Amino acid sequence: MSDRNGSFDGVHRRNLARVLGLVHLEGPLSRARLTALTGLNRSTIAALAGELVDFGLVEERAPDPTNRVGRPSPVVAPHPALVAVAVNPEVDAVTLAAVGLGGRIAARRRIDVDGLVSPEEVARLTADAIDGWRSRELPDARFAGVGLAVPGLVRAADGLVRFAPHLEWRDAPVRAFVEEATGLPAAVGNDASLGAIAEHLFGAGRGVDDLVYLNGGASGIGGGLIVHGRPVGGTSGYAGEFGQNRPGIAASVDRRAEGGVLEDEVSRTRLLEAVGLRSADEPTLAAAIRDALAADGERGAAITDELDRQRRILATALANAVNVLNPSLVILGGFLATLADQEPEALRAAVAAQAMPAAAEDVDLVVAALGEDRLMIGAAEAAFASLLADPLAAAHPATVD
Amino acid sequence: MSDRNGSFDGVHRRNLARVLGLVHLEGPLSRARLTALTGLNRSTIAALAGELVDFGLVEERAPDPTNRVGRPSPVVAPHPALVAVAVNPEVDAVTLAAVGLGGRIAARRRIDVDGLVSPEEVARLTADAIDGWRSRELPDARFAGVGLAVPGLVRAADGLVRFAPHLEWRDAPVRAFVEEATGLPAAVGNDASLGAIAEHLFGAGRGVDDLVYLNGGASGIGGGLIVHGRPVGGTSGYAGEFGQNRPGIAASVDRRAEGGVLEDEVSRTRLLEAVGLRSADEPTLAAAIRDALAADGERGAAITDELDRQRRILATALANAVNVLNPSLVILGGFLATLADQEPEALRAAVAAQAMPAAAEDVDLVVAALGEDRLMIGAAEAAFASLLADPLAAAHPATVD
DNA sequence: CGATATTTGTTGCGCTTGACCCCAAATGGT
DNA sequence: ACCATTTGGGGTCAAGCGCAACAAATATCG
Repeated sequence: MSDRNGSFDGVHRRNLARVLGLVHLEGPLSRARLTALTGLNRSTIAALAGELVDFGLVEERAPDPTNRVGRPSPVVAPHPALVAVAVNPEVDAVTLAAVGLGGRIAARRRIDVDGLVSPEEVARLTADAIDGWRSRELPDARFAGVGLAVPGLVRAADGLVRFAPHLEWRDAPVRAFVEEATGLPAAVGNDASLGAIAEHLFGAGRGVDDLVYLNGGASGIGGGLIVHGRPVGGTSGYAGEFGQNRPGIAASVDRRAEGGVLEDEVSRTRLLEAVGLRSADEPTLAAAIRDALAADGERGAAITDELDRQRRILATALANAVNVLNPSLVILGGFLATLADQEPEALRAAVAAQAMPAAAEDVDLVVAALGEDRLMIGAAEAAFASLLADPLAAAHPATVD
Repeated sequence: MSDRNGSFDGVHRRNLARVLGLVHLEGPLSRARLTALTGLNRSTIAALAGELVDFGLVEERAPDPTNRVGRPSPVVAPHPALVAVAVNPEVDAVTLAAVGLGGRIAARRRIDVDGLVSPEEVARLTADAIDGWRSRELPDARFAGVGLAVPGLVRAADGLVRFAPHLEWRDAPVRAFVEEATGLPAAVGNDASLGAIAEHLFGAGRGVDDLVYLNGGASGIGGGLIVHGRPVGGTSGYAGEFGQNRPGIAASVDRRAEGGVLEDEVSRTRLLEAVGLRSADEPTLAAAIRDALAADGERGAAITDELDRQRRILATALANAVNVLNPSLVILGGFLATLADQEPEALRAAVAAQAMPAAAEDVDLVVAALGEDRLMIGAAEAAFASLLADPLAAAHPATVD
């Protein structure tokens, strides 16, 4: 009844996905607004919403009090019990969250680890977290799937982690481990790529169809692209590795690492060194930079020089990306946001000076908006992806009759 | 009757477009093959094909003699009378062609010009060419539209040529001029972007969904991207300007232009200088390079050095693109193909050495396949685009009843 | 406080489209 | 010459969405 290869039933599937997607991206919407946004008929929206309610994917609430004439329209909202599990294994901790549709964080836990976690441990920790949530914080939750944001190269075809240098994972079938341990479908993605998706859907890049996202982390510089409103994976899913690029360095005195790549030159470690810290989280580093800049004399000059140097090189890398992709937005996260925030206009001007004028006119440069939730939301998005693409297939995996 | 916003009629439109697109891309196909390729029902294919015949977009021929049992299936082929006009204004000449569906060149003419052509002259030459074809070579032709491949920045929104440095056009409304002069709908695109589309659909990139195309011309280095099987324009359509990038130059002795961009370093002019020519077409340059390499002594060493130098810099630029986009194919055209053909393995190795290993594994590096027809086919594709996207709307622009 | 206007949910009907079924046509093999 | 196989053609069927009429709920006006 539900699986028909014909393109007819495809209309229905697409419309279901469209309604669910709108509720997911825009938040709770009245049926009236859904008719306006989709262009579908009122009766069609009613039928689609009813179907999604039957599947347990959304719920219909009493109308919001609107101070306008006319019959109020029921509000279609993501079902609060439906969540995805987001997992981000890092060198010092594994962060997990239960994320509802619309990017709502329902629960979160951070598990500090001694030494490096293995893929098997991540699977176990994920299963434990789900058990904990099931029995305590979220007794009614229905878990749609697991999404993992991994700091490394992830092969899109099968979710294999080809290489995660800091975790020291190599060809790790973490997806299979997690699916085995939890009994849920799992999706694996590169952390920066998933961050780009999160910023695109819920952050600084909302509604922008062509953007470049660059994130500066302790491990280096990763990124993600959105083209035609869709995340770019490339053939195998490795796209977005800006950190491994070799941008032009106009003044050779700016070069620190001979034969090095972007993330050797524009690096968090070098910023930490310049302010005399050994390690710090992002707010601490930003504060330390502010303090150092305020200090007169040699200390202030040293950090100013280093910030300027890194900005010059980053600007060339960004200009290259702007020339090739002509995006309307560049989003900077992590320490790159700190770098940009110190002298936003200087960075914009440096990019504009090195990019084609026409492309430079189009592009805006902003810092990321989502903060620490970014990876959780991005990972959840990966977990929800199949459901959002085809709610009917996901709700009725194989209806016999 | 024909315009209904409902998603129902959308199925029909999509199916029509799918069938026409298949015949366009794959060449003449039997109805039986169309059913297999689309997954649609035989009766549906029959109806769709009949409709396209009625619109004059395709024709049905007697079945090809197939040495197989069973009733033979009529062949659906692009209608031979349906052509688009491709126009490529350049500094020395304006090249025009009448191109049928499937990339067939029905007629071609090259008009040498003294001095630079203006947009108005291009419009007039186009109208003249159409008149000539109508009255002589192609009396039965139906012209679907005009596509212009312009060596410059073209704003996608309205086809305005923002800046074409070698033609000395600035904010030239050439699309409007051509539409006025010919009475046909016109589309304008950047030459390299259209070349990328042509290579993707009919050349070295057939069936490849993620590719990077770089073309080396007299005016510099342009390019185009295909992502998710679709050409990437960016916000305004300026995407693909690799020539304006600043790639890393590992050895500072390799730098020729201080503060220069890729096309200042990797340049046709420098190759011509190295072989002692003032100007030459591509085969002549390639032959001159071969001769020079064969020569012993200083002359051979000089050209070897210059080729190696340009290849080193090009390799860095390609590696940057490979890191960011993880394409499965890089296509080189123009003098970049000549550069690659001299030492293909050296270039591949240099790219692989500078790109991420995982992304380098995925990518293949080839030279363009279409030669001088590339821009004509790409421009025709732009002219056919609206027809291919929605044959129904294009065939019945505004059916009153 | 009641009547009216406005907006929207609900229900039944009709249109369009593509799938399915059965028969006819064309071809190769026996 | 006959049969198996493949495919086109026409009629019928089911499904999905739009449309129109009616009902319900709310704000505004008198």
